[in-house]
Amino acid sequence: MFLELDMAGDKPIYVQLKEQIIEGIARGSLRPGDDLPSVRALAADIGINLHTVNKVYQQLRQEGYIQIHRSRGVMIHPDGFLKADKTYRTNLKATLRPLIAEAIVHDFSAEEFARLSQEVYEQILTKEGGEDE
Amino acid sequence: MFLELDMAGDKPIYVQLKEQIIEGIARGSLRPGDDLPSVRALAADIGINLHTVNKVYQQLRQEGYIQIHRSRGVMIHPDGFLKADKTYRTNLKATLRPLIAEAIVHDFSAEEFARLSQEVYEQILTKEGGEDE
DNA sequence: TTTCTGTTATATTAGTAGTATAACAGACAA
DNA sequence: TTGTCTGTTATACTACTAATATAACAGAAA
Repeated sequence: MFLELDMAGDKPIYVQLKEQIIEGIARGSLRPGDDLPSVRALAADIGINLHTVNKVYQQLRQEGYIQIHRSRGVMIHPDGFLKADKTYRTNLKATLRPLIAEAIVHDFSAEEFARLSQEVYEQILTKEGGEDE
Repeated sequence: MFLELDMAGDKPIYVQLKEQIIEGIARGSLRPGDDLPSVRALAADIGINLHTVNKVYQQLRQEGYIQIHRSRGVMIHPDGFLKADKTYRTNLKATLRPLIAEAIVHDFSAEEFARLSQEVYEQILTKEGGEDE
C-alpha cells in the first residue's frame, strides 16, 4: 500500500493509518469493493501491532467506510459515497469552528479560507503529497 | 467570562479553554490589550487546577495570542492580528487535509465545503453558539 | 483438517491530562 | 519593610489512552 507512518510524531499511528485509508478512498486509490489486507497482514507489513490495525478497522466500519466479514476479510464499502447527513454536517462544523476562529485572528477572510481549502482539495484529488507548494 | 467547559466529554479541558479564548479574540469579546484573569483566579473561577490554566496561557503566549508579564499578569497581545505566515498556512493545510478527504468521501464538493465554512465563519462573528441551525 | 479470517481476553509499558501541595521570585502598594 | 499580588518551578499521585505482546476462540473455505 501507500502508507507512510511517522512513528515519532505526536499524532497516534492509529489515527494516521485511519486518515490515510480515508484519503486513499477519497482520491480513488481504494475503490468500492476493493479488498483491504487482513489485520495481521497489514500489521506485519507496516511493522505495528495487530490490535492497532484492528482498532482502525473497527472505527472505519462503524463510520461506514468499510465492511468486515468474519472470515472473508475486509473490503471498502461497496455502496460508494457515504451519506452526508445532518450528524455529519454538525460534527464537521464543530470541528471546523476552532480552526476558523484561529484563522480569523490571523486575519483570514472567509474567501481566503475557502481558497486554501480549494488548494487542499486539489492536492488530494491530484494525489500530491502535503509537502506544500 | 463566557466559558463553558464540558468536564465529561472527550476533549481535554485545557484544549477547550484554549479554543474558547481564541474564539473570544476572534469575535472581539477579548480585545488587544485586555487583561485576562490570573492563573489562580481563572482556575478558581471555573473550578480547575492552576496548572491547567497555566498550560493554556503558556501555549497561547508561544503562539502569539497573549503577553505574560512576571508580576503584572496576562493580557491579550496588543498588536492585534497575528501574522499568517507560511508556517501557519502549512499547518492549517495539514490540519484540513484529513477533514477534506472525509468530506470528499461524503460527496461534498469544494463549493459545499466552502459554503459550510462560511456558515461557521458567520456563527463565530455573530456570536452564535454552535448548537447548529 | 488445515489454514485462513476477525474477535476477545489479559497484561505490560510509556505517555498525557489533571489534580494537589508547596515553595520560589519579581513587583508593587500600604 | 512587609504583605500580597503576579507567574514559575518542582514533586507526586491518579486515571486514562496508545501501543505492544501473547494467547486463545470461532467462523468459513480450500
